[in-house]
Amino acid sequence: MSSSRRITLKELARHLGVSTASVSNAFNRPDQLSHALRERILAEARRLGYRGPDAKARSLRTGRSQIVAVLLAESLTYSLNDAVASELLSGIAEVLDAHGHTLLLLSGRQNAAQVPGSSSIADGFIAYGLMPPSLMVSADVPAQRPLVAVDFSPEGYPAVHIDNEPASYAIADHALKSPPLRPAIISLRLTEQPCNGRVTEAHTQLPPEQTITRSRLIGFHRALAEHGIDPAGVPMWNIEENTFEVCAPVIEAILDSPDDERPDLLLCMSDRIALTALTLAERRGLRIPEDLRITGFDGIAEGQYRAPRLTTVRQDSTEKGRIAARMILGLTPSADSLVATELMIGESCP
Amino acid sequence: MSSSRRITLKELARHLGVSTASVSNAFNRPDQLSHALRERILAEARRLGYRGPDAKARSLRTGRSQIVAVLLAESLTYSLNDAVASELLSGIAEVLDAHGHTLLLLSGRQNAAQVPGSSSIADGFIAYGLMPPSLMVSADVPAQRPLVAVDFSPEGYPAVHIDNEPASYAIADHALKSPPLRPAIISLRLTEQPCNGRVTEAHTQLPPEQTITRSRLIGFHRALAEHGIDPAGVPMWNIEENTFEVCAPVIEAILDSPDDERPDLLLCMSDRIALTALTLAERRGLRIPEDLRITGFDGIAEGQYRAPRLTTVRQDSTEKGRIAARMILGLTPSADSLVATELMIGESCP
DNA sequence: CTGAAAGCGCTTACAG
DNA sequence: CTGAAAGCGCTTACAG
Repeated sequence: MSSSRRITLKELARHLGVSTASVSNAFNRPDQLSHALRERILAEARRLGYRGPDAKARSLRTGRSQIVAVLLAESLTYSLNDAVASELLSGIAEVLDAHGHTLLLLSGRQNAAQVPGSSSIADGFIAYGLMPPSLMVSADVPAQRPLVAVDFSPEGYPAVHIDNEPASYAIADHALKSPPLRPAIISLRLTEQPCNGRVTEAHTQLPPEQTITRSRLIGFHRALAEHGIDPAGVPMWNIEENTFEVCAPVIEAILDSPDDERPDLLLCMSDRIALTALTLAERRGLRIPEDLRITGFDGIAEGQYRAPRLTTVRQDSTEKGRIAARMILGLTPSADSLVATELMIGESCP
Repeated sequence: MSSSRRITLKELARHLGVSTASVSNAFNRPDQLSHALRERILAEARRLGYRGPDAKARSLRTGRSQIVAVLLAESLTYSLNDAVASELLSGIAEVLDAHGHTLLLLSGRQNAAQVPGSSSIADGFIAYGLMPPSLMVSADVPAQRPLVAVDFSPEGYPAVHIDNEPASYAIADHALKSPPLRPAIISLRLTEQPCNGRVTEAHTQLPPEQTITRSRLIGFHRALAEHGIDPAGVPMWNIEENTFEVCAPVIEAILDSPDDERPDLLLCMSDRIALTALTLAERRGLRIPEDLRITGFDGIAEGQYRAPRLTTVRQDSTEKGRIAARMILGLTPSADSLVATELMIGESCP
């Protein structure tokens, strides 16, 4: 009735002359009270504009919020605009939604403005991307809460992965069946020091435990060696952020090489990198695949809904998200999980 | 110390022989206690593994959760994979993150499994897309909570919009400067009855209050009329979901027309539709723009990072998100807001 | 089937 | 600068 404040369960109970327990049960456990009483309560609630028990109070009382937090290593802005992260989130959301849970988005690099984390509200956590180990232990993830990692393996937690090394081997092996004159690799955040450009001996590469792209490199190198090409002689460029804006200048520089020095095969560690190369090569009038063959990694829609289609490794990020979400909800036993990938051959590298 | 349960503020206070108020202040209001006591409290907290006040309890006590919910008309799966919705979310996230708030994702079509909404946990709501009015009033949005709408205008709430009609007029006007032989329109969810295909007189079109695409159609028609083309004679196809999968068959059917019946100008109501047309036309060997000119609407990155670039209207969805978020946080007075658009001329319709 | 009572873990005037 | 106490709005054994 009061238009200024929300009515509470207690007030509603008083109005009706019943106990708060009955009102609570009317909303939460229909079997705990007579049908008639329940109808009376619900009708009065409607009349007074009571929308049901307050979620804040309930979550305190029960200890459960029906909220699962996704902790993203990258900024929310990047993650939401990245096709792979979006797919993952969509797989997570699909499962949560079907089970009455909702999704809270948290940035790993928590802003300083953040008051003592609202993250302790979540029932469980899904962490995505490579997290600095320090963050994992920090205030972001309360102890005693379930956590599932995706694409990295923090000590003591279950992780969802793909087979990066064999998948990379497979696509490189495919590409190398037509021997290239000048193969090259474009890697993603592989060096200890940030590097947008050519990787030299001065750079230290991150170990496989710290980045999935190192495993991809190992797969590429294995295929190269098997095809009689010395991996040490294959030039590599690195990119720090998987966006067109960051990729473009590095790739322009590569394509600027004279015709007899320009790579004729680019093994890229992501579709974003490969698609940027494709676009920029097309703008220069290079013929794909005659002048330049390009492979990606991820299998995002954008690479398939175009001509020429991208040759790539499809990873089912949506499924990774579903698996992680099922573990967090306890629908599946929590254990390390490996999701299969699939080689997809498009016209960019037939 | 106990490894089985999280320690509470009260227990920590007892350990230290201080009041709970001092512990609370140590975390929340450093100026309310001496530096020495604060340090002692924080040190002991660290030692005992206390990560700071529990968010559930704090939100109940203070009435604020630092959580803002985004209520999406479409499914979470669709929204997360749609470039326009993702941009909006990213603008929202950017502002929330900078102000210590987090983002809760809610699907408008709340799943039936949902226990009495966890939505009442949010401090405020941003609703995106066209919501059935019934949903707006329903349990999803508790009364007395701030709400900002984006791309639709529920009675009594501030809304963030773009100038759909003039923007559509502008792009059609540009396209019509080279007179087409057979212009056509592909609209997005414009009919009362779901329709993936040709729109006929049997279909009822939604009114402009109920869909932004009706305003886009009005803009197209105004331009057509001004260029001496009777809008009634321009064929229109409609698409229900803005995805490649749903667009493709409709567009295939259009492109299947004999050469002298196939449209030579497609005015599309979204970039997704236009890009699907572009891809499918290219696959058939049609020359763009010589055989077919195509325009989009939205200005998503995918349309610009390709060759030919898409001629389109750029709407700054990120900025729409930022504005809505600022209103919800009270950083900006809540009032209707109109975000400017920009005509972008690419090679798909020079 | 129904109700009285305790307590989830905090924050915040308020008094000292 | 510090502490005792009330209460945010619920749910849940438990007793009747």
